[in-house]
Amino acid sequence: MQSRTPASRTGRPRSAAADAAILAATREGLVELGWSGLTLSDVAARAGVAKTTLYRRWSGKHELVVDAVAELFDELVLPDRGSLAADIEGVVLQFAAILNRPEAKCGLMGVVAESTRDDALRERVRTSIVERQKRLVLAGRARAQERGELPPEADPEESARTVDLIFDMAAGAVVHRTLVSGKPADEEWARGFTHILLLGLTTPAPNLTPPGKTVS
Amino acid sequence: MQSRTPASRTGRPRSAAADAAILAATREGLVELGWSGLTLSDVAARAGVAKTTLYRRWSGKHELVVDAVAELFDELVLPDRGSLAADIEGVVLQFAAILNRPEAKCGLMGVVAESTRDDALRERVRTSIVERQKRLVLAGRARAQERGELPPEADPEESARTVDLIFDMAAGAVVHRTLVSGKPADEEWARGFTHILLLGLTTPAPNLTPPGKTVS
Amino acid sequence: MQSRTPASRTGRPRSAAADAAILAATREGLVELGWSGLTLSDVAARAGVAKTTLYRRWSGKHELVVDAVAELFDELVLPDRGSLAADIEGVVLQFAAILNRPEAKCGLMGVVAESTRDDALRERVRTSIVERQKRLVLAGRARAQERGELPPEADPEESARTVDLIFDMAAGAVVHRTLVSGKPADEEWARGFTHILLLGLTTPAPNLTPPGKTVS
Amino acid sequence: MQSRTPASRTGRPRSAAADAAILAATREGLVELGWSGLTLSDVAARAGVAKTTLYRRWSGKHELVVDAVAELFDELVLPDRGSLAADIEGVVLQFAAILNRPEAKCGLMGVVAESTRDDALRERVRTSIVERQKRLVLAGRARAQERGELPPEADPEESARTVDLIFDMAAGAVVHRTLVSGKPADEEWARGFTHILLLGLTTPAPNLTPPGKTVS
DNA sequence: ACTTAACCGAGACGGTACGTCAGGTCTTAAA
DNA sequence: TTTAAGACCTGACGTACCGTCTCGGTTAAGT
Repeated sequence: MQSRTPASRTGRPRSAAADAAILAATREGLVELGWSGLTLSDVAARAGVAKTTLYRRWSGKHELVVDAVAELFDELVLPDRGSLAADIEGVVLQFAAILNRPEAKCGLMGVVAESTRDDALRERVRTSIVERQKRLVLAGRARAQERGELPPEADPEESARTVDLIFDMAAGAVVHRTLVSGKPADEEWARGFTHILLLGLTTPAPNLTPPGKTVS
Repeated sequence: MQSRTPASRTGRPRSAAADAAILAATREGLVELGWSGLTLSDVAARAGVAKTTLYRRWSGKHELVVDAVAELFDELVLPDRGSLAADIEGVVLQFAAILNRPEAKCGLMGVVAESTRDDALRERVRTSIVERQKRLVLAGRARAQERGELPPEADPEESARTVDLIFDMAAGAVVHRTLVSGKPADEEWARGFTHILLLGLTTPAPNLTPPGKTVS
Repeated sequence: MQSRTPASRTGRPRSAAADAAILAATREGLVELGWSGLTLSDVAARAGVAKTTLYRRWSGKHELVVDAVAELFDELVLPDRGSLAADIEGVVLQFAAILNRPEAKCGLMGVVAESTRDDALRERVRTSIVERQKRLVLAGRARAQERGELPPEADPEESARTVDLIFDMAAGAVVHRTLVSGKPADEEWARGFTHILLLGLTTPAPNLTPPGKTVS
Repeated sequence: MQSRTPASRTGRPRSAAADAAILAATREGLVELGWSGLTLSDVAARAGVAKTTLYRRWSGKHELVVDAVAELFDELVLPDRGSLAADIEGVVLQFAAILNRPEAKCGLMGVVAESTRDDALRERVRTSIVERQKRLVLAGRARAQERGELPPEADPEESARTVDLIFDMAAGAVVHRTLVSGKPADEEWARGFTHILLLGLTTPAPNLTPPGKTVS
C-alpha cells in the first residue's frame, strides 16, 4: 500500500478506519461509474473523508485503484479437486468469476491501460496484483507433483520460464475471453482450455516443429 | 469506420483526405500522449482540421481510437513458413511486434478498458479489431490441412468453438506477456507458447474429461 | 437596405419574395429568441432560405436586424387629435406601443448596444430607424403653427437644435421608462411627460438660470 | 454584488482581492472588446483568476457586467452650484461624462439589451445601477427646497411619480443623445435640456389636462 | 433552343467561445 | 499534525454559432 512514514510521532494520528473506507468507496465507485467515471472527489464523498486525506495517502487515482483492486484478487485460493486438471479448471473459474465483477474488470483494465505509458505503474500492478497470484501456479504444480501427475523440477530456470508462460496463457486467455470476446468463461470453456494447456505441459517433446527447432 | 449515409446527395461532400489525416493524427497523438493524454482538440490540431469536423464523423474518443487502431492490426498477414508450428510462431511474433508499438498498446487497452462498461463499444472493438483477425486462424488451419498436418473438420460447431478458444489463448497470452508481465514476447517465448498450443490441438485426447478426473 | 449592384444585367435575378420572408423571419426570431438568441441559421431556416442567400444580401446579424426593426417604426403616424399636447401624447403612446413589442425592444436595443463600438452601425441605425422619425416632430410643429399654438420659426439653426432636443427627450424618456424602469408608459405618464415638455417649449425665457446663462 | 452566504464558516474563504480584480478586468475588457467581444475567459485571464472562480461568484456575463458598471455610476455626486438649474446641469454633465466612457456605454447598453428578455436581469439592472441614482434627484430637490426654489412636497404619491418622471426624462435624454444621436451632451445641450425640464417643474400649470385640450 | 452567368439549397468546413467538470493544490478553523 | 470543508488554477470537454466554402441544380436574360 502507500508508503507509511513511521518517523512521525507527534500530532494527530491518521485514522485507520479511513483506509478501509476509502478502498471500499473506490470499489463502489468503480461499480457505479467505471474507471473513467470514477473521480476522487466522489470517492472522498462516499468514504466520508476530505479529498486532502485521500491525496495524503495515495498519489492519485492510479495507485488508489491498484490497491482497491488488489484486494479483490487476493480472494483467489487453490481448491483441491482431486486432480491437476480439475484444480486448473477450478482456479480458472474462480478467476473468471472475479473478473466478472464490474469493479474488477473496470479497475484492472483501467490501470493496465494507464500502465502502458507508465513503467512505475506497471510494476506496481505487477507486484500488487498479478505476481502474487503466481502462488496458485506454484501450489498447483507442487500438489500435482505430490500426486505424481507431474515430474519434479529439473532445471529451475526452465521451471520459472514455464510458470511465467502458463501464467500469461491462463490469465490472458480468461481476460480475453471475458473482456474482448464478451463470452462467458464457463465450465465448458474452462475444460477446453485446460485440455490444451495440460497436454502441452505433460507431453515431453513434439516432432511437429521442423528440424532444427526444439521447443523446450 | 463511421456509417456513411449514401442518401445524402446534396450539400458539400465530406473531405476524404480529412479521414486519413485524422486517423494518422490519432495514432501520432497516442504515441506521444497515450490514451488518457490524448485529446480530440490535439488530434484536430495535428490533422489540420477543426474539432467540429472530428465530432461530425466520430461520436467521441472511443470510436475514433477504435478505427485508428483497427488499421494497425489489419497489417497482419499469415506467412508461409513451411509448417503449422512455424506459421503460428510467425503470426504470434507479428502480433507481438504490433502490440509493441505504443499507439497500439495504448489505444487497444484504452478502448478495452472503456468497453468494460459500454457494450456497444465492446462490440465495436470486437468487430472492427478483433474478430477480423480470426481470418489468420482460419487460413492457418486451412493451410495445415492442405499439408496434412491437421485432419479436416468433423463437427463445424465444435470447430468454431476451437477457433474461438485458440484465438482467445493466442491473443490473450501475447497481450498479457507484453502489457502485464512486461517481458518481450520474443522468439523463444513464441516457441514455448506454440509448443503448448499445438500439442493440445493435435493430440486426439478425450475432449470431455469429467470434472475431478485427471487428463493425461 | 443592402446595396444592390445594378451593374449585373445577366444571370438569375434575386428572389424578391426572399427579402420579405427573411425580414419577417428575423422579427419572428427576435420575438422567440431575443437578440442574443437569434441566429442567422435559424432565420434562414424560418424563411425557407439557405444561409448563403442571407449572407449574399446582408453582411451580418447587425444590418439584418436594423432593416427588420426599421420597418416596425415606419408604422408611426402623427394623429390629428386637435391640439399640440394631444398630438404629442398620441405619438408618445404610439411609440410606447411599438416599443412594447418584443421584437422591437430586443432588436433595437441589440443594435444600439452593438453600435456603441461600431460607428458605421450607429450611423445606419440613426438613418434607417431614428432620424426618419423626426418627421413626426416636424409635422407636429407645423400643425401646431397652423393652429397658432406655436410661433413660426425665427432662427432655422436654433430650430433644428430644438427639434433634436425634443426628439432626444421624447424618445429617450419613453425608452427609459419602458426598458429600464420597467413601468408602462401609459396615458397618465404620457400626460405628465407632455406637460413638462410643452411648458418648456412655449415659455419664452426663464429667470431661474443664474445671470450670464441664457437658455435658448 | 453577489449574495454572500455568511452561514459558511468552514473551508477556505473566498479571496477578497479577486472580486476587485475581476470587476476591474471586466471594465478593461469592455473598453477593449466591447460587450459582445467580451468573454469571460478573457476577463479571467486579465484578472489572473481561473474561469471557475469567476463562475463561482457570478452566474454569467450579464450579472458580472451589471456589477462592474454599477461601480462606475456610483461615482456620481450632486455638486452645489448655487441654483437648482445649475445643479441639474452639473449632474447631467457628470452623467454624460460617465456615459462617454466606452466601458459604461458598452456595458450598460449590453445589459439593457439582454434585460429586454430577462425580467430578473432588468430588476438587477434597475436596483444595482439605476434606482440608486435617484438619490441625486431627491438630494437636488431637497436642496432646492432649502433655497426656496421649489415648494415643499404636498402629495407624497404625486411626488414619487414626479421623481420617476424626471429621472426617466433626464437619464433617457442623455442616453439617447449620446448613444443614438451620436452627438455630445455638452454644456449647451445640458442648458437647453435643463431649461425645458425646469419650466415644466416650476410652472404650477394644471396637471390634469383632459385629452384633446391644449396645455398652455 | 441555347448559352451563360448569377442565383439557390444544402451542408461541410475552420474558428472561437461557451459553461461544466475533474485533477490536484492551497488555505482556513477545528480537533 | 491530521482532518473536513471548500476555494483555487489548470486544462479538456462536447456544443453552438459564426461566416466561408463547395457542391449539384435552377432560372432568367440575351442570343
